[in-house]
Amino acid sequence: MNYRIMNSPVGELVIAADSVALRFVLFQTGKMAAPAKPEWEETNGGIVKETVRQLDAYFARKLRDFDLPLGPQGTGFQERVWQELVHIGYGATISYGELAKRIGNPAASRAVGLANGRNPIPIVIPCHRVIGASGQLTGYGGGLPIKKHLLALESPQAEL
Amino acid sequence: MNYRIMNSPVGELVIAADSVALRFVLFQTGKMAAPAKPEWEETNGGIVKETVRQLDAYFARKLRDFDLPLGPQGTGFQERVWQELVHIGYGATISYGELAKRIGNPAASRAVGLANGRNPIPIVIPCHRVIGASGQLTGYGGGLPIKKHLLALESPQAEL
DNA sequence: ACGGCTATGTCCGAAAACCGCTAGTCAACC
DNA sequence: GGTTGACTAGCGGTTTTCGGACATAGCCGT
Repeated sequence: MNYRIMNSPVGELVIAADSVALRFVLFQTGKMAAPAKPEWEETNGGIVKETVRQLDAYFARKLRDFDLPLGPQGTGFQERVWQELVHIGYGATISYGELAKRIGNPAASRAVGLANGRNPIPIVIPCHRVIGASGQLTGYGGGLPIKKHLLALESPQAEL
Repeated sequence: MNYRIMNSPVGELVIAADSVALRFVLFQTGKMAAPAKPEWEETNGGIVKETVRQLDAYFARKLRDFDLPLGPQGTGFQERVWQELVHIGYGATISYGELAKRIGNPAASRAVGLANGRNPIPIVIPCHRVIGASGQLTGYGGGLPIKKHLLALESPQAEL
């Protein structure tokens, strides 16, 4: 597993990948904050490098859709949820219940919230585009301010 | 991980090792029966080959002490137990309580039984040489008949 | 002798708690 | 009478916790 630390408008990010796919994007703030694991090796090539490039472009509003090999690992349910997240378009938002419907388990909205919170590749897998049915931003691993910032970034007319 | 299936007086055995050490000896009978895992590769060289050679000699009563790199993997407690097992001499038997004493935890005789039962390398790591304090053969992963057979094999005057 | 108690480490199953939810109810307001 | 807000009871997957079961043995009382 290789990784690199990058700076971004939402704070430092740790980008980690192996030779097959992108595996983690880690915030250094909020309750999900996690450092790179000691056994990982620092790198500046391959998938990590490409991810950093696309993230920079994304934050500069020059890129709307990521094109990267994604390899998140979780339970069957979680992977189904994450898979579905990828299909939410740039700037769009849906509710947890709506997402639950889309994966064919309409009653699992709460479980969707959980799975959402364990997304190992935030930003690239856009878990920030899922909000409460009432339109409220209910939670985010890196902290609500970051969720708000990302949604503003994707909103055409909003200032940063 | 490489493996090979061999025949023996106690039934088929699966011998598995990697480039570092012997990892498993699996019975095909009894409640611990387990097949080789699909991802393992069949081989007839290296540590596996040498193990088969020594086991054949052991069953022919031509070898009393194995000389192989052993790499059993378990919890700290379990590995301490298995380590101690190796020091029980050919043909000797001790009780679970005695073994517990030897690893410095005299009250853990029962836990020793458990750890004993999870020995991934039976025969080579001689868990069959541990018996009840009253002299009874109380249990064995491959089935009690095999335990009995092994002890008879190691007994100088016994028939097979 | 025999039966009941206890201590010991690990695994496994069941049960409960935890939540980044939501639809429904009810009361308090303009 | 809508509209809003607080409160409630269900919902479902994961994680955590807890209680047994065991390849035992010694101690203590009958």
